[in-house]
Amino acid sequence: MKLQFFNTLGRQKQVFEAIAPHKAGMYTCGQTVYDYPHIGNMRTYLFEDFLKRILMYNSYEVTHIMNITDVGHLVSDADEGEDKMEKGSARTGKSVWEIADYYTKAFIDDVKLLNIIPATKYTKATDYIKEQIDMIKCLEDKGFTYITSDGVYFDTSKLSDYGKLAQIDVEGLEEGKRIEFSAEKRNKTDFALWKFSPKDTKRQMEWKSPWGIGFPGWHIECSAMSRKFLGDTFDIHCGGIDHIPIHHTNEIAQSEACTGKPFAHYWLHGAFLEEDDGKMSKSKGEFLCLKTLTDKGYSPLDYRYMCLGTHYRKRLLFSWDVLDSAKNSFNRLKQNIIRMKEENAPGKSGEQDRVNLYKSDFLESVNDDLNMPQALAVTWEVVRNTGISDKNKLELIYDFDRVLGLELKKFVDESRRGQISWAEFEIPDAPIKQGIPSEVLELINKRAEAKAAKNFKLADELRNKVRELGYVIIDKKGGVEVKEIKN
RNA sequence: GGCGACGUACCCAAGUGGCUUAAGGGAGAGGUCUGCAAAACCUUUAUUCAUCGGUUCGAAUCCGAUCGUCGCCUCCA
Repeated sequence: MKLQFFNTLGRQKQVFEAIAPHKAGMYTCGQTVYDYPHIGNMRTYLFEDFLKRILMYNSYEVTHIMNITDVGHLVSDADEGEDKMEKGSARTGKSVWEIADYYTKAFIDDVKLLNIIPATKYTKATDYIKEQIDMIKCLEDKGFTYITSDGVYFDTSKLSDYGKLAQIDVEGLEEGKRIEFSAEKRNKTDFALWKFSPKDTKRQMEWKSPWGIGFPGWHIECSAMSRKFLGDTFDIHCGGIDHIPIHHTNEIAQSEACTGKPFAHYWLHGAFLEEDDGKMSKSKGEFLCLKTLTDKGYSPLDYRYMCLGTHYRKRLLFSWDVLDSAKNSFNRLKQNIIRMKEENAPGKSGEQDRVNLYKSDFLESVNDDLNMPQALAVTWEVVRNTGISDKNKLELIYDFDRVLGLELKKFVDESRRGQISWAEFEIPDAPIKQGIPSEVLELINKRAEAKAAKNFKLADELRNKVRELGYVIIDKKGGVEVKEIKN
């Protein structure tokens, strides 16, 4: 099946056609680094990772740019409220720059833990102030801006198709419903491109510009940085669903007004992770971080697996039950892989048709707008299918894992190590290199006799002796398995 | 007030007109194996898709109404 995505622009599934053959340019809205990312944030980055891996699985070379918003923006257009960066600074006593560095690092740590392929480049907003100013100049030259007492604004009435992404009914918007109305704005949808620093206070982050000292508006960084690294028009732009009406709508307005060309061809948006009381949000104070999960004994990949279980365009209600369910299922998948690796029955002839069928089932699932739950179901069908050999199963599963990203090829078998508690030693992965020494073999046989005679005390003693000699005995159905302990 | 999304078994969840009298996973139950624990494996779990009505030869899938849940219209994934 051809690769297709649900495009927010037009609200329908479309076959993906890249601008350049076999290449895909992708821009994803990243983190505002004033606090730790919560697992809801990470859900979106996981969805984008699935997308990127699917592109790669389809042999696209992906250039992925993700912004790091390290500049604070005011809470509202009316120049009131607090700047999140400055607020974080006041809270911790660190400078805004230190805050940004610290939380950027925290974000990158989570990315790694979740086995998310890093972006080709992470672009920090403060590194590209010049590009942002240049773009505002471009808009000014073309007559899309006006200046008020507190900044430079974009006049949305100059753009005939403003709001096409969100299908906004401008008339129906009720500005001032939730925030103060800014009297100087010409249209309710107008937004700031550049904000002036308050006259009486000095901001930690501020820059000179043709319009006065200040800082960039909320949306210009994405337009400027995506243009610098991906060009005027690029393939895919992603973000959270909340960005559709404001942030992405305004990005499109700025970029298309400036370049006169279409901005991004495909817009994909991830739905929220929610809690019982609705959307997970930092402003509520308490929120779940990846560390909250790992502190409770879950692995980051348990969470990744959990996110694979629900389609990215559907909201997901977080609960510990759901995470437990994911963890159990993921463990079982790994146990199955261990078993397959151990038994590793060779492939039989005539299996290839079935193998190819599964492969195309998987491809069809992921290519159909990232149907990861379906892809996971195909993976399980492979695991359960008795018609193909372990060798072929493993090959298939490892291939699928290029998209799933669960590290199925190299995970450490933590679960089993913990479970065979009476053994008190690690079960080595490697098979025995040279034959088992006759001495050990003899003890193993004696133990088997003891077991048969139900003399378990003696059996356990013999097992310990074998252990001292460097071998592990594992009871299996129909006999024992012996492994060499690595030193 | 405007815009948008969703409601499938005990839980999560795919399916969006006939291939499906509904995938897959978790949990539960029963079983296999076992000296014991765990794991693993097997079997089992919705005549039904929020409710009601309509369209159709045929609907979980389309239309309408009702009920319920949620998001956006401030920054936010």
